[in-house]
Amino acid sequence: MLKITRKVEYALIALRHLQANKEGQLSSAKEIAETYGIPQELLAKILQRLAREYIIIAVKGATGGYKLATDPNTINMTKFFEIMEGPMGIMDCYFDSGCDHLHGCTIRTPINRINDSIRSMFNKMTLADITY
Amino acid sequence: MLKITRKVEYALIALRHLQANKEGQLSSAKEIAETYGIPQELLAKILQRLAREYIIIAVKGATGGYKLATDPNTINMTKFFEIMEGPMGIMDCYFDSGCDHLHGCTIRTPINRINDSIRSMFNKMTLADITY
DNA sequence: TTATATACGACTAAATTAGTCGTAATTATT
DNA sequence: AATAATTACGACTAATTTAGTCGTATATAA
Repeated sequence: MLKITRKVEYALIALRHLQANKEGQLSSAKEIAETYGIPQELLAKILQRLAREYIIIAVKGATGGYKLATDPNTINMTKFFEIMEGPMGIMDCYFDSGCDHLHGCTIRTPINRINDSIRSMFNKMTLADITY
Repeated sequence: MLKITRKVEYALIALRHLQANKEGQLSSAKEIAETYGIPQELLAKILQRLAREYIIIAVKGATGGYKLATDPNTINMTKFFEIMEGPMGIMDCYFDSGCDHLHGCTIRTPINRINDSIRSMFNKMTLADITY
């Protein structure tokens, strides 16, 4: 549990890179991938997803690239993780979707308790807390 | 990230079951597995590990089984997770062991910051918080 | 027209997690 | 003494998830 995935790792690296850019300056997927030794195609897909979710803005065309869309302070980590990895958590514990331990699950409440703790912790953190 | 594994899930279910037992009463792996519909061999291995780490006590032989070794209040969740899944976390982020993003990892500190938050959260929780 | 971008879905490869099996040792019961 | 039920444990296979690649389309500056 609690292992960060590369998707998240690469996203954080890229976001931090974009933050370091001057207002309006673009960075391409290729540039970022090469800088940090990340597989370019993979990073590209991650950036595309961040763009779809309005975390960053994509500019198409030959001199295109990406830049931050919003102040990182406005994006909390729960949202960020959910964008990257879908509904979060310890969370979609096997009891929610299609649990077949019906006969006597004594653990649902406890697990939800863990979930709530983590969720509220990440809700209080913004991307800025992480990437600055 | 943050998905609980079945190992942990099964361990929590088993521990909760043992907690409900009267002082000194034993439950076998088979009994617990059947009660909750858990694969018996898998649960057996989990219980064996908990026994090795002195979370529970194993009694061998025909009428053997397991019982709690200690007050669940004395076992914090960090320790529990580490017993079940090894060194914890977001944690053994790819930067620790054999990181090859040497050229400009801008993310180590941020990730450690997440780690510390989670770790300290789980350090404050005991097994009893979860399983009661 | 060309080169360099983003966009996106389908596919393959690698790693992790889940589960099974075989075999040994222990002990209460008969 | 034999049997049945148990813990102990390592090796193995199967399933799932994560990581990474590839092909193709579209946009745009030069």
